[in-house]
Parts: sequence; structure tokens; C-alpha cells
Amino acid sequence: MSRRRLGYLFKHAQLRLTRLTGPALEPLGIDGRELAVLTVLDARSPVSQQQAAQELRIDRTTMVAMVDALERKGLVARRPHPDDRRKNAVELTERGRDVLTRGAAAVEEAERAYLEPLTEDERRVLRAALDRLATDED
Amino acid sequence: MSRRRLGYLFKHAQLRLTRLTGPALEPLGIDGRELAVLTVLDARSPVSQQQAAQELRIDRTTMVAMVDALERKGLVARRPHPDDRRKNAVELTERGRDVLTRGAAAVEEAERAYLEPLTEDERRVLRAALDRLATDED
DNA sequence: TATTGTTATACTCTATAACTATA
DNA sequence: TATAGTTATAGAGTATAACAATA
Repeated sequence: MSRRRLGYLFKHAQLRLTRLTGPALEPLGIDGRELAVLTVLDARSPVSQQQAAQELRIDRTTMVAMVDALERKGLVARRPHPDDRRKNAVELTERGRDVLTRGAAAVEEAERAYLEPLTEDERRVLRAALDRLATDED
Repeated sequence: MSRRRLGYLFKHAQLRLTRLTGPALEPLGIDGRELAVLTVLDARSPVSQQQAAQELRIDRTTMVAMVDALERKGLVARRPHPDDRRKNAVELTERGRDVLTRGAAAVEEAERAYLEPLTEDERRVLRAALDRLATDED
């Protein structure tokens, strides 16, 4: 087995994943990060930009740019939040819901292809391991 | 178990790894990528910049900048390659070898801490899985 | 003609600081 | 005083194009 550094393995495992999911989403005009935002907005709607940002662990200024892009594409809409006028309630448009549905299916399929070299057991252990490694109680 | 996307899990697994290895290397004045370059130079020396770049799958123009930085720190030296005067033979200095030794130990220790939440079995499967996922036969 | 190293340049991703409007 | 959104800005990290020296 390889004795390459974990950092190298993670980097290149991720690069290969992007090489599969990127083209899978490209016909829909979004990338994986934008799909993640759509997913959070759909699950938690109506949600403020900061709530969505915290959920995905991205900076709130980054979220501004991402919502800008998604709004330009007609996939989400900002409207004033009913409870707090400082907030935006960001919601999926009809088209946003459609893109989310098709994007989620495309990524599922890409992830299946990605994990194809592994046995069923390895896939299960990998996901469980990543889940704990990604959670910091440092 | 979490149903979060693999992309999210990889990203945050990697972020947590960097949060551990970064500070471990910081007293030595290098980061994980520079340690990787030192490792390749040590194993394959004398090696051209392009050979080293290919080994690590980084761009040759990126390698120029990394060797520049390592040379400024006194950890590597460029000398003319005996066989081909277009090439640089890049080698570790005495101090470079020392930093490599101590850096490798620091990263080993950081990776141990990083993998601490996993069982021995999970660590083994994780590494085997990453090894195959990181290798593209796409 | 092709390759190695180099420089200049640009692009993506992300973070920090400061502003505004609201609370 | 604090929070949500925004803008401007800057810093990594990386990639592309073009060039000089050499093969």
C-alpha cells in the first residue's frame, strides 16, 4: 500500500471527484458548491444568508457572491425576511428547484462512478471515517 | 450516518488535517507542500524541477516558485545538471535534510492525532480507499 | 523542433475590514 | 451595542502564454 501523505491522498482524491462531478453538473450551469447552497436553501427555507453560510461553513461574504450568482441565473430569489428586516429570506425559484433535483441526481450518479473502485464495505467505512475526520473537536 | 456530500466531507476532512499539520510544521518555517517537495528531492536526488513537479502533480511554474522559496530558506540548492545543461539539479542542503527529518516526524505525529478518532481497521481501510480514489484511470 | 527553466499575467477561492441599515 | 448584508481589497494557490537557453 502507498505510504504517501494523507494530505496528498486527500488532495488527489478530491481532484478526481471534481473531475467527475464538474462535468456532470456543467450542463445545468452550476458547480458543486452552488449545488450545496441550493440544497441548504431547499432544506431550511426560508433561511437568512448567514444561516446558510454557517451550515456550509463558508464565509458570509462568500455567500453574498454565491447568492448573487445564483440569483443572476434565476435559481434563487432574495426577499425581505418577515421577522427581521436586516435579513434576506433566500428561496429557490421554480427553476432553482428543478436544477436542484436534476443536479442532485447527476451528483449521485457521479459519486457512484467515483466510488466504483471500492467494495461495498470500503465505501461504508470510508464515509463513516470521513464523517468523523471532518468534524473538528480540536 | 451523515448523508453529506463526499465533496463536503473531503473538504472538511482536509481542513482539519491542515489545522493539525500546519502548526506542527510552523516552527520549522515550512508548510506541508514544501515538505512534500523536500521529500521528493531527498528520495530522487539529483532530480530536475520538472521531474519533481510531475511526481507531485504540480505545475512546473509552481515548482519554480516553490524551489525559489526553499532556496531562500537555505533548504535546497540549484546546481547545473551534469547530463543536461537545460536542467537544474536540485538537491537538499545539510539544513534541508535536517528540516526534512524533523518535519517528517512532526507530520507523522500530527497524522497520528488526526486519525485518533478511528479504529485501527478504519485507518487501514481509509488509506487503501484513498489510495485508489486518488489514482485516476478516468 | 522540442524541452527546461523562467517571468508575467490572470483567474479562482477565500478572508479581512469597513460601511449601511436595522435590531 | 450587536447583527445581516454588502463592498472593496488583498492574499493564497494555481494555470496559461511567451521567452531564452539548450538539446
